[in-house]
Amino acid sequence: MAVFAGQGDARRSMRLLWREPGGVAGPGLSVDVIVDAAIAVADGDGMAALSMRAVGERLGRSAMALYTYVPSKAELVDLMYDRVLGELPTEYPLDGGWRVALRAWAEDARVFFLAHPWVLQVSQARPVLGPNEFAMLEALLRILRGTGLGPSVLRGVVGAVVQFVRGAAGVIADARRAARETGMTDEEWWFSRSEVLAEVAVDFASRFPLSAAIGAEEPPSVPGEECVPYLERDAVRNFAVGLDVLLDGVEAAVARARAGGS
Amino acid sequence: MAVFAGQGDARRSMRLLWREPGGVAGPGLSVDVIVDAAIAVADGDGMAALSMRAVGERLGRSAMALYTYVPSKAELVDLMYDRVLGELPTEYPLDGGWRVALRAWAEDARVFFLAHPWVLQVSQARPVLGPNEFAMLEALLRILRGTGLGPSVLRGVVGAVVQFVRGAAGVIADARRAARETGMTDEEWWFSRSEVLAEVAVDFASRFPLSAAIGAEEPPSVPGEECVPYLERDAVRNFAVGLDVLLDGVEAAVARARAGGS
DNA sequence: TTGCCACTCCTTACACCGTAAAGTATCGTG
DNA sequence: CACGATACTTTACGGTGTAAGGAGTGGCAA
Repeated sequence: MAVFAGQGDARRSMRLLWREPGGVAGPGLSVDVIVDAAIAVADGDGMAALSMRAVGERLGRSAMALYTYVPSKAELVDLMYDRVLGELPTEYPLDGGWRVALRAWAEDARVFFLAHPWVLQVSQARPVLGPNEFAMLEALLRILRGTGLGPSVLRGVVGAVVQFVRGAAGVIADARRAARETGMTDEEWWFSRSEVLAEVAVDFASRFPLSAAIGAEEPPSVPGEECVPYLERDAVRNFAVGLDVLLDGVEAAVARARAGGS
Repeated sequence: MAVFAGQGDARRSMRLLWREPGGVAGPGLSVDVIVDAAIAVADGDGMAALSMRAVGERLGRSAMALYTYVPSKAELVDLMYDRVLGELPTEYPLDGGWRVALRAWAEDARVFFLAHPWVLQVSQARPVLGPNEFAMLEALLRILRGTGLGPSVLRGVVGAVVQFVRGAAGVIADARRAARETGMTDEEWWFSRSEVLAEVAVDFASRFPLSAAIGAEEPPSVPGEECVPYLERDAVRNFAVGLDVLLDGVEAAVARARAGGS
């Protein structure tokens, strides 16, 4: 049986991921409190502010103290990722059909990603393979189980929904981060930029007529959303519309699967 | 007319973005050669390796020499982003209908993102607002112009397609980056991880039955793709399937728009 | 010719990062 | 009481973006 480079590290990190949480809470550090502190740092100040020194400081220790419990920053991020994924609901009633449940999942996931935007910056390939990542996949598969979709289409659908939700949430998360880092609201930013744009690109409307038209087209505002920042409001609307489109596509695939074979 | 913080910087960077390319090619540096060198660094060694020192070194200058031409690293990345977006095709014949054209666009975009994976790490919110970014949007809008979709749905569709392609390409790009950085092929990685997983999570199949089933289900291989790495092959298949599902959804929206109003 | 200024580009420096290496204090056990 | 393990610290190295200031060069007015 071949042994590959890094397998020893793989075993250590997988053990950390699948370890029973809790244990005796003593005066010293533990993996749990370190992961919690790291999540608090990332939630509060963003992934860019997540440093070993910052986590250590929050715990009243030096940065190097963490290395007694966690092999490296990369493994710490993996642990943070899987731990926080545990906040996602996993049970969705299918009384209203898969479409209602899938929409609810997407909405929950969007809210979750916005509560922990740093999660979107954790690499997708070479997944962490922790228990809560599988719990999330399992929830999606339970929702789609009754549709009769074959494994191949099922994978494609799950991937498309996850990509879409991650991407749409990422836009909103980026907008919020930008607002915080620049101290400039979306409105201020957009206003000043479009003023400069009109000045710098004088032939804009003729070079990009369709973009200019769709940019100018202001959709009627929905009651209650006036207070949401400009770009974020647009992004939330786009999320709802795009999700509907995507679900229509899933519905077509389901109908096809029920009519014929896979 | 209110003046917001950073507007002066905004004017400078917009001027850089929309400036006519070229100019006299002298012995000294220029914005163009700096942006080209930076793109070469990012293409070759990834976004993480893009440092002002690395770009300067490639040009035989110090890092600080770049600051004569470019205000900061952030602006440089914006310039790289818009410059490289110019590689995307913008004309898609509509002879075969919008669906064929949109599929072609998605395929081109996927290839483009894989050629320049660092583009996926450029923030989406607060867009760069450069000419080539608008050219890309314009190309998408031209493809979808004849569908009769209203502006709101149009925005949602464009967003959903872009998010999907970015997300799917991102998974593949991450997989390649991981393979390069760890020196471990996808097969090696997956084999060793799943071995450890079976050992660490003994009740895996009973805790996550659907995930276990879909993981075990091996789809029939398509001729010619045997040489593609494991995870990447899966990702490409998922891309094709997911794109079809998404396009089915767009088709439903188009049919609805043609039948009734909005 | 001389003096000056603008333009390029350089060196130095600072505060931050992840983490390797080595030192110290405390404690359970032989 | 000695010893080794454990928990934690300090120090250090090579990396980052970029502010500050200096050096060399060329054009131009006096």
